[in-house]
Amino acid sequence: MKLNSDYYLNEDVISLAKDLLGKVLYTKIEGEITAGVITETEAYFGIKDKASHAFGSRRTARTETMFAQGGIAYVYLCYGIHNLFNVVTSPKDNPNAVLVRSIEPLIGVEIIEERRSMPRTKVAISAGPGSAAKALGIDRTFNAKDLSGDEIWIEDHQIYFNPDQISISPRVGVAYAQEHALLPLRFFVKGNKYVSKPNKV
DNA sequence: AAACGGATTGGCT
DNA sequence: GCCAATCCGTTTC
Repeated sequence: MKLNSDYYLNEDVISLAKDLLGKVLYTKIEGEITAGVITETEAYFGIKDKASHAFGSRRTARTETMFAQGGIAYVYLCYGIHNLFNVVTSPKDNPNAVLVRSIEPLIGVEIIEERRSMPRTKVAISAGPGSAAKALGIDRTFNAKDLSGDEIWIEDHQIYFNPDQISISPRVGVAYAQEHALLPLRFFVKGNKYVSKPNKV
């Protein structure tokens, strides 16, 4: 069930971003397990991607996580408040990553409701990257954690989608990325409620 | 030691 | 659907 560590070494981050739709993201925090089905992702293709923190091989204390071997978490703070969770992919020194933008709550829904201070009936409980991370209790302490450990991991529950069940659009919030701003690198499950607001197509 | 700016959210109309 | 708060970590001086 848990994804093999080789899974994350695939250098085709775009295929991986699509393939992660339907996979189940788990966290275990102080003995409490919560999980959700990934319903929305974005691909960031490393040093040539103007929207990536690793653009131009930019190595800083923060971006170093992305240069590590695939199969760990990259969690960073956005707008001073939101923790955004990414899956680091590809071999060492190829800083590709997949941003998990939305999940559908699956396990430990009561705990998720408590973390988000809202009932499961509101889709905002786990739609959008900041909300999805918060729903699973992911904060910066998860940065660089191994996805094959027992604190955060991803499982295959045999939920698969055909190409016609996946919608594709430009990435959200990367207008500054010039010619890369409009690339079709955002993927989400067609018709699923748990998808972030912007450009819902 | 200080300025910068953002891979957003949610509240309000 | 639109708009504006937020705010601290990151980077640079």
